[in-house]
Amino acid sequence: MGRVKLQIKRIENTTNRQVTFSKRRNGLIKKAYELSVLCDVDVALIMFSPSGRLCLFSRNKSIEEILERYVNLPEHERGSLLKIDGYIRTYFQFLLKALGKLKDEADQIHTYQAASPESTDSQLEELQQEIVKGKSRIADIHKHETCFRIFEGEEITTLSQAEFHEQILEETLQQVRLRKQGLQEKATSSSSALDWICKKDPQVHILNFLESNGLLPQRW
Amino acid sequence: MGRVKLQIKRIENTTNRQVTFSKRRNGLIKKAYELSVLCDVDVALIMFSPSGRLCLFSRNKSIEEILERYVNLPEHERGSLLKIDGYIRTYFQFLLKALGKLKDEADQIHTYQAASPESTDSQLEELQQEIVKGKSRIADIHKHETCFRIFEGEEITTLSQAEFHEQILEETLQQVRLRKQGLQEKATSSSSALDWICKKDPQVHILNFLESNGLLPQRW
DNA sequence: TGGTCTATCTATAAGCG
DNA sequence: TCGCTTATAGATAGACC
Repeated sequence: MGRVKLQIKRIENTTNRQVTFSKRRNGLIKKAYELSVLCDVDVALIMFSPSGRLCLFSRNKSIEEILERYVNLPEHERGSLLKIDGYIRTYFQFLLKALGKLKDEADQIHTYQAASPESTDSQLEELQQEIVKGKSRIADIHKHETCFRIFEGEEITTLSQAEFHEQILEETLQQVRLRKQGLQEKATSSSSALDWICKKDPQVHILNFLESNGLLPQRW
Repeated sequence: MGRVKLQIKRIENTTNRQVTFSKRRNGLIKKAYELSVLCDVDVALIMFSPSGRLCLFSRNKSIEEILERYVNLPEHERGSLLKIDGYIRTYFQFLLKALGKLKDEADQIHTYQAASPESTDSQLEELQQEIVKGKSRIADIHKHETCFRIFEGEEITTLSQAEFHEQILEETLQQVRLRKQGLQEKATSSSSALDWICKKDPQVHILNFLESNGLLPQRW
């Protein structure tokens, strides 16, 4: 929307990038506002400007309330798969759709003119890279979710699933034992008390904090 | 944009509201995507559809990473446990502070007037319930994080940590084996093909989706 | 629910102050 | 870094399937 059609790729000129950010940020917030009013829904928008400044939007509720609703969803309402489900359904499907459209465009251009349209091709390539990145991120999330599910024994309903979990747990246990052995060998060779304190895991601080506030469930 | 200019106010017709949500949600995600690419910035978008479904957008980083960046802003860059740490430091302390305020208010009212102020009391109660919920959520997040860390053997740096992981893995493995045994016994006694399909884990749908889009990494 | 069509409204790129 | 203007690209309401 403007004098020229512009490629969706990083604007290299810094000033230009900042100006575009300001304009589009306002546009995005306006759209988010309209959506939240028209459809009477919660919308939270978190952005960081090119210079690292935080920009927020939320209506009716505070950002915290909406984040809370988000954070609460996975575990409490519909099971842990909601997160990745929602994620796939929005961003990834959007990407795939955009890719489809671009491919159509490219086809059309290739059909009607012999010259190769570099702009569309490079956009296509970038989008495909984006999708590859998206894939690995989704895989990460999925792995994360799987880790969690494996610890939730009650979710197992099929034999093959139980075997799958058993296998992964055995493999991981093996790895941990190897690591333990390595650490034991190291410990017997040479170590001072000071050494031990320094090497203490940073998470200990958090654990202490959690404990002192009664936040730790029985087992964890 | 459309045949008529429309007032920015809640659309009362339910069907219409849903349709508008679907359209504008896609538009908003597209805009957010363009902004994040053009200006090379982090953007996170969290929405709930009129029917309560979660819709997410983020590019490059996961929603969690961006939320993390948001939650951690006041603080400076620190270690890997930032998420839960930051979470506690902001949201939980916010809740506690609000509770303190409400308690003060309640005290004041109790001092200056004999009649029991139901409103403040009920607010107090709600907040306390909120805190209980917050506690369980924090515990959940922590558990989630711990599950993940346990699978990441390379993070283990102390012997006690290795033993802790080993213990949890052994316990979990034990549980999974018990479950497996139960399922095996059930399978040998009586079961139909229909039964098996019905009892299939709902996550199978997601797994199928992931698989069909080539999203599953080798092992997971 | 989810896609297509099209008239119309809206956002914004580029340019200037 | 802002505001303002204008030509143009893009979004979408309403309709129908």
